[in-house]
Amino acid sequence: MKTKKNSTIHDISKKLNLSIATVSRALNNSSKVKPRTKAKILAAASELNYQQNHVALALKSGQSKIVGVVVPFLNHNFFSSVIGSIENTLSKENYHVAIYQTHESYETEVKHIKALLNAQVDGIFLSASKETKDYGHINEVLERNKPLIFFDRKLNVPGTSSVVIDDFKAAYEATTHLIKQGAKKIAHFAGDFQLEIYQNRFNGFIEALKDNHLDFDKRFFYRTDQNVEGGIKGMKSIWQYKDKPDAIFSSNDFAVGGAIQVIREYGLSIPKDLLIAGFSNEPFTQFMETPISTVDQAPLKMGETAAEIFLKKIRKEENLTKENSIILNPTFFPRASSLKNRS
Amino acid sequence: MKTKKNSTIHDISKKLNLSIATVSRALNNSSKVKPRTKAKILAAASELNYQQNHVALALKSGQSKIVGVVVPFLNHNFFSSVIGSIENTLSKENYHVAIYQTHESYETEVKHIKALLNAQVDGIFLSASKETKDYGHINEVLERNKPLIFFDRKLNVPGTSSVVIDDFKAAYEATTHLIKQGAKKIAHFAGDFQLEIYQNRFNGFIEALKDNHLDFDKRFFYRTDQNVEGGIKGMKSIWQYKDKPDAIFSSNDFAVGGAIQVIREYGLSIPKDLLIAGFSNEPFTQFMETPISTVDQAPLKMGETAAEIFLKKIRKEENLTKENSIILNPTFFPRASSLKNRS
DNA sequence: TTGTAGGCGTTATCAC
DNA sequence: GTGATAACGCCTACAA
Repeated sequence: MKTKKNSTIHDISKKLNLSIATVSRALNNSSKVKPRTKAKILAAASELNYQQNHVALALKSGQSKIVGVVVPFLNHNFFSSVIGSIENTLSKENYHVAIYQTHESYETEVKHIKALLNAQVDGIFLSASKETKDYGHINEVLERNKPLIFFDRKLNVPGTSSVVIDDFKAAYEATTHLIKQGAKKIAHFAGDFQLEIYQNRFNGFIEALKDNHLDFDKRFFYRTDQNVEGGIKGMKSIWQYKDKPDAIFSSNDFAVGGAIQVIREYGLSIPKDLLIAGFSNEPFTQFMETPISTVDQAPLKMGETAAEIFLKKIRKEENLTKENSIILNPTFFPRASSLKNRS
Repeated sequence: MKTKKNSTIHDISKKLNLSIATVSRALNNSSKVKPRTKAKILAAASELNYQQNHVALALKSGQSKIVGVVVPFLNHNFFSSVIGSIENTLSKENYHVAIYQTHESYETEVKHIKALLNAQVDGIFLSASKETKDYGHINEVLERNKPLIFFDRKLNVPGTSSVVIDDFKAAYEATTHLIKQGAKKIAHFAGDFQLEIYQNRFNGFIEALKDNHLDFDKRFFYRTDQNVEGGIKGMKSIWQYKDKPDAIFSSNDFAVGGAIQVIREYGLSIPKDLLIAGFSNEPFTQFMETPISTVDQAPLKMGETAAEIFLKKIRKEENLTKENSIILNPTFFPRASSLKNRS
C-alpha cells in the first residue's frame, strides 16, 4: 500500500503557483478571492485529497476543539449514557470528546485533569471522585480560562457550572412511596457523604420519615460504595438483629443487586418480606423478574444540558465564570419490588 | 479570579535571560546543560507554573498522543468496558482517548473517522457498525500511516489488526450446553450477518446442532438488533406455532431481556418451559432472579490487547501494516436459565 | 554549555 | 485579488 502523506496548503499553492495565503482564503470561503481562482483551488484540494490539519489550527487559534470528560467509572450505565449524550451533542459541533476514568481516586483525577489541560482542551466536564476534597486542580482549569462543568457529582467551587438532579426530592419521593406501601422500618444504604448527592439522598430520606412520624433506627444504616459486595455486606448487617427492617432505600442500584443475592439466600421474597427501592435506573433493575423501583437521573438530558452550557460559554453568550447551575427533575419509577398490594 | 495565561518556554527564557533552546533542553532533561542552569530553569518553570503545550508538540512531532475509539454504542456495558480498558492502558502511556459512537450508521462512522484523522490522532480503534460495507474510510486511515485496530466487530481489510473472541466456539459451546440440558428444538435470535461475529455465532450454533444430530427449524430463526424490542418480537414470532421450541440461543443479551418480558406475560417459566442462553455477559444477566447463561467476551482483556497492539506499532516494534489478529478465548457462563436439573 | 534559526501547517495583517 | 510574512509553542540541527 502506497502511503499518501497529508497534503497541505503548501502543496496546493505549489501546484497552482499561488500563494498559500490565497489558498487558505479560498479554502475558508473568503469573499475576496476571484471565483475562478477559488474553483481551481478547490479542485486541486480535492484532487490532492487535502484535509485541514486541526493541530496546526489549534496551535494558531488556541482552540483545540477537544473537550475532556472525567468520570469515576465508564462502565456504569449512568455515566456512559451521560458521556454518550455529551458526545452526540458536541460531535455535531465538531468537537472531540476525550474521556478519562478516575476509579474514585483523587490523585488520578488530578493527573487526568492536568493531562487534559496540557492537551489544550477547550473545556472539561467532571463528575468528581468521592475522594476529592481539595479544589486546586479545579481552580487550575479556571485559571487557564476554560469552562468547567460538573455533572451529577458536583463540588462547590466558585466559577464552575453544574448539572445535577434534585437528589433530595428524589429520595423524599422514593421514601414516601415506600411508606405509603406500608413500610415502617426502612433501612438505608448510604454513599459517601463527602459527595453532596449522597448527603442529599440521605437528607431526603430522613425528611420523608419525619414528615410521616417515623423514626430512623440507626442500626439500619449502612454505608457502601456503588457495588455488589457493598450490598451483600449491607443486607447482612441490617438483617442481623432480632428486629428486622421492612424496606430498604438504597442510594445506588448496584448495592441493591448485592442485597438481592443475600435476600434469595435467606429465602426471603420481594416485595412480600421486604420492599426495595434503588437509585440510578441501571438497566438491570427493569429486567429483573421482580423489577426494582428506582430513580431515573435523566442521563441523556444531563449530558445534553451540560454540553449546551459549554457551548454557551465557548461562544461567549455567557460569561465563563457565570455559575450556571441546573437542577433537573428526577423521575421515580415505582416497580414491583416496592408495590405491596399489586392487583 | 485572576486569569493566569499559560507560561511558555519564552517566558522562562526571558525571566532568566537564557535562550529558549537552553530552556527547552533543561525541561527535556538533556544531559548537556549545566546542572546549575538546569536547576534555575526548573525552579523558574515551577514558579511560573509552566506546562508543556501538547498542541505545539504535536504539530512539531507529528504525534498528537491522541487515539480515537469508535463504537456503535457507548452505553452497552461490553463497549464501555472495552473503552475503559483501552483508557486504563493508554492513559498510563500519556495518551488521550477520544470516543465516538456511530449508532450503527455507516455515514456517521465515516464522518467520525475523518474527523479523527483531521485531529491527527495517532491511531484508531474501531468496532464497525453493522451498516458498514465499504472500506474507503478504513483505507484512508492506512494511507495516512496510522494503525487501525478492530475489536469485536472486525472487517477484513488488508493492513489492519484485530482483537476478537472466537464467536464460533462460544456459540458452539453454549448450544452444546443447551442440548446437554435436554433441548431438542432450539430457537436462535441472530444478528446481522453482514457482521462476521453474528455469522460466526450462527455457524457455531448450527454446527453444534449437526454434531448432535438435531435439525434446525427455520421458523425458530429470528433476526434482530441488540435491543429489547427485538427480543419481544422475536419471542412472539417463535412462539406462534403449535410446535414450540424448548430453548433459545440468542446472539445478544438485550434480546433475551425482551424475550423474558414476553415469557412472563405468557406465564411461562425459565428454565422449566424454556432454556435460555444469551451473549455478552451484560451485567443484568447475573442479577436476575433466574440468572441468565451467557458468553463473556473478555472486554477488559480485549481492550488491553488492542491497546498493546497499538503501542507495539507506534513504537515500531512491529510493522504498521503487519496484520496482528488476536482471537481471545470466550467463557461461557452456565447459569440458572439453562440448568434444567438443578440439585 | 549555550545561542541562533528554521520548521511543523495555519491564519491574519500588512502591503501591493 | 493576491502575495509576503509574522505568529502560535516547541524542538533540534548547527554555530559559537
